[in-house]
Amino acid sequence: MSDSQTARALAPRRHGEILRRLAAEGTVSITELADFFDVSRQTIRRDLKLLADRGQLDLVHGGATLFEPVEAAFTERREENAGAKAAIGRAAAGLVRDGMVVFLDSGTTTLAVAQALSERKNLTICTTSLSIALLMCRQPQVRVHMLGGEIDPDEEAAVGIDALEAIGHFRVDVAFLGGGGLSPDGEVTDFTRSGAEQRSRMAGMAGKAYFVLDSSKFGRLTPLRIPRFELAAGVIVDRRPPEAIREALERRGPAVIVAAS
Amino acid sequence: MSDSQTARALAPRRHGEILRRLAAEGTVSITELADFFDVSRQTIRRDLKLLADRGQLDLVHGGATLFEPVEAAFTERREENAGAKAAIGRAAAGLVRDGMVVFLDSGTTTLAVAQALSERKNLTICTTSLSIALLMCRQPQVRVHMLGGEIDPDEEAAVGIDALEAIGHFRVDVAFLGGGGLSPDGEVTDFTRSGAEQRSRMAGMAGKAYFVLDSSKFGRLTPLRIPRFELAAGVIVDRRPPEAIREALERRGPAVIVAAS
DNA sequence: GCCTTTCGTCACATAAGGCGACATGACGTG
DNA sequence: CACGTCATGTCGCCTTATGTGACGAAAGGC
Repeated sequence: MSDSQTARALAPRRHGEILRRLAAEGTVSITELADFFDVSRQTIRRDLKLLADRGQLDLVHGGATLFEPVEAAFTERREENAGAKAAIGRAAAGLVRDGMVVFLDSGTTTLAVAQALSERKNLTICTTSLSIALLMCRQPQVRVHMLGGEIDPDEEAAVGIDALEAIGHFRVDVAFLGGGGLSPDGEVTDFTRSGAEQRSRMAGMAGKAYFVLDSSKFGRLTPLRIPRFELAAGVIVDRRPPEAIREALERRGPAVIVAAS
Repeated sequence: MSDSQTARALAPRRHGEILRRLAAEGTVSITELADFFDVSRQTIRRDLKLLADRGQLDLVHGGATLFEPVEAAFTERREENAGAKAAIGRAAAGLVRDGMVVFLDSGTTTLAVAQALSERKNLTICTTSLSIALLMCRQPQVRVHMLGGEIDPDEEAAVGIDALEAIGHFRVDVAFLGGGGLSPDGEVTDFTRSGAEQRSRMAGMAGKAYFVLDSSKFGRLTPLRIPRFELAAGVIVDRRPPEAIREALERRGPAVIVAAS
């Protein structure tokens, strides 16, 4: 410490101010803060490290940003595990025949299914996902039904009562559904109540329903069971799941289909 | 938004601003961004590359556009008469207050209205257009309701009985409707029966309804009258229409609003 | 068609930031 | 007062981010 005269802000005071600024601006810069508090950048760095360890912000080069708890907006998720999803998409498309009515759930994996369907003729696609609807309506020889409703910005898809009701109008040959996780005891689970309900309904209603889940979902625990998911014909994955999960799953009913990559 | 004068903006701050602009404008240019942030083009290029790898945008020569599978065909059509449509969009947005419920019809002109609405807070958007739904659901503080139904591939929007029915559920403050043409005797006309019916219904139902028509529609004859279009509060255009048309139109009821370019 | 301009890419240089190690001074405790 | 602890500052080294210039490729004008 060089100047013992001037009252320097105590650490907790700095932390409060840092968080306040962060909330206001969205980002803070180490240089600015060091300048403002008249301390060394190393000190600020230590402050930020501490706050980051508490989960109150995210470190970036030169400063920090608001912590975004696994916000993983749709567009960011798209690339994750792209190869696996494409493989699942091809396997799923192999279950679809020309002329079928296909329901596609929202999600990046089902988007991969949609992309893999481009060679099928005379399909009717029924979906809650804006991206899938837009993609498929540009294909020749495909009819698209968009299930309406309130749009969930994270999913970029219709949810809620309207979508739930609209599902009932359709006779669907095959449905491809997403899911939040595949629990260790072989259940497909979801993040939200409404999502689980929607998927449950589809699983029961379609001639055949398949869940499409990439391997990052294995063993992941999300809060909601999808009721009656056992009615699904199968679960399409990109890798063989752990034996325990596979057995538990097949014991409940659905077949496990491993996509060839 | 523009505190980038003193210290150089942190990379994440740039990224956020880039995405914000992209959502608002549809495209961004490297030169503009480099200028705005006061960094070299190479840096912007690296930013865009990074965002593109995350799937958040698409690189094009000289800049970037909204992510592809979703926006492709639209960006081409959007160019037609783009300046005029943007002007109409601004004029239309001027009629919208924070907190309103806004119906947006399908079409490129109404898409321009959607883009111009980005500064309004707490809106509820209700639309049949896939692109508009996708665009608006990425805006903060906007609720989006997608009216479901069969998708018309030309419009990339829901049409048909489901959409027609869904319209009935909403209480709408203001509606912006497209149209196929503005006939010499001052009628707004349409291409298809179902389109005309849908627009007619909206014109009658919204608190205030406006048709948005760029000047290329003046005097154009399309086959179907839009019934009860006279209930609309106004017609927003980018240029003063020929006197005969203007008079005929105002005699029927709707005001003619010429957007300032 | 050719030409000019703009843009993208690469390689490399430089600046800015991150991190560990250690020194210093404040403070409390025995 | 000696000691330990804690917060901070300083230094050096390495990593990351950014700038620069050369060159080939693409877009646009004539």
